[in-house]
Amino acid sequence: MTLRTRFAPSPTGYLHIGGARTALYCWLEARHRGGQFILRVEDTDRERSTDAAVQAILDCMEWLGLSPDEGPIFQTQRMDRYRAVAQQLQEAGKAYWAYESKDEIEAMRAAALALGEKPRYSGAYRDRSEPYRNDPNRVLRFRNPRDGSVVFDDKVKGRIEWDNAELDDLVLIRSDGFPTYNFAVVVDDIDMRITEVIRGDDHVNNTPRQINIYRALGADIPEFAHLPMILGPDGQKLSKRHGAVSVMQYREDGYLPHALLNYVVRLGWSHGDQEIFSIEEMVELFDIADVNQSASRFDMAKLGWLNQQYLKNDNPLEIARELAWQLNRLGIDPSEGGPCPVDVVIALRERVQTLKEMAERARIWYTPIAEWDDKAVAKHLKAEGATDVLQAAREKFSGMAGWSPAAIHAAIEQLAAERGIGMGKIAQPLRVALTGTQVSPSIEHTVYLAGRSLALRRIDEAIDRASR
RNA sequence: GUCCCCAUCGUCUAGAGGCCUAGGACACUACCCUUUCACGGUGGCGACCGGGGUUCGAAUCCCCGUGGGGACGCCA
Repeated sequence: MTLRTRFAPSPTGYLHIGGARTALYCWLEARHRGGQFILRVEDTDRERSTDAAVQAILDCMEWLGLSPDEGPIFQTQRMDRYRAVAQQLQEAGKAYWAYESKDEIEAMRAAALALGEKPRYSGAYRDRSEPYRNDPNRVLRFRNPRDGSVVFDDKVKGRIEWDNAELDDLVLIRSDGFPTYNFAVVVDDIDMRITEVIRGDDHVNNTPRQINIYRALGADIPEFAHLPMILGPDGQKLSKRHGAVSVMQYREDGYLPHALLNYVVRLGWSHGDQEIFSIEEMVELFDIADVNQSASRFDMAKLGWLNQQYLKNDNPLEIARELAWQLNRLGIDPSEGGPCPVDVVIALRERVQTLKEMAERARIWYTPIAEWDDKAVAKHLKAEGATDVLQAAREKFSGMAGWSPAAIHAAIEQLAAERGIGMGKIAQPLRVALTGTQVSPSIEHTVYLAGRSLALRRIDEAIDRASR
């Protein structure tokens, strides 16, 4: 039997970081064992599901490179199937119709809580065997076993045992005719021949209920692997107040998909001391059985470090494409002039952690200097002999044969030698002249990226500014 | 409240009874490199939640406590 995993998000919001890790683990487990990965959209909650959310999830999956072998399959297109299975269960006496109103159920919950008990459905209709009535309150409930217990060996949590006495008769079909999550999941996982259910550990207590439904249906029970939660930096559930939670937000903030995947794969899983994993290595080394049992916290600083590792080591041509996307967001079109994005990547990749920062710092080569750092001007432009040096550098640059970082570096070195001064005495005034600040890439790249004519013009302007 | 799960540096983690004076990474920090900012290099700081067992020996196994998380819907 081939291994089949599935990722089953509900389109009630964006794909968040925890969902991305679940999807990755499902994908890796399938890849690692030569199985299949299925994407299923759990959209039975018509109130909250939206088409925009479906699209957002699909976009995220694609951006992350987690393409499914099958799907997306939509639950709302399988309604007939759920109703048929429900009927089968009802006819076999494994489910029954109940007619309490929502208010009555709510009152039962409140009463149980007041007594300090776990709120559970009373089972009032369980043994009445009343004929079906077309009552607007009617729901189909599962006849959960009352004795014994459910035991399963979770691939990450180990053996979990659940007393049936803790469970009640859950709703299978709601009064609006739609299946509930616990029911639809089981029917789908059976029909889609899922062999390994990998999901967040907020689902562990649904598992015994679901296993009982599998049994009632006489179906094979898949293996389960419940992943520990990813919490915010403060140890609380990840939420909007922790900043970026949507996967797409990370793209906008300038992170590479591979970096995000690498960060998230290490949250709850490791392979010795290794920190950096290519996708191929992840596939080769990942094993769901090696996943941790405890929750972890999200740490932006480490994500930033990882992102820079990929910025530094991945092919600059590929990174340049993402940079162009970021530049566009700033209203800059690199095809209309200014330096080639690949050159920008090479000059800046060791100095920033995100593509967003890179684009912001690259601005100075595409648009006029918007702001001058007064301290920098005072310290380097108005310094003794600075304009003189700038003038000399200008002459070197305008007289040079080629225009490359190496040639520019050689010219500056030569100037330093001629004047018997340190590189800093030339580099700093130049840096301020070209960027308006004293922070930029190496001086030869800073000059090179400007291009000859812009470099000469800015030196002229700076000399003018220094005398003011 | 009831049930379930979890517990190693601030954070992510290594650790399957002796290899542990507890290893790595991020962060922090000192120095080196250096034309700025960075990158990089070499060091430093820093943890087995508490208490009982079991054992010649426990971070590792068991129990209790404490702390944290999750679930208890006609949401998923």
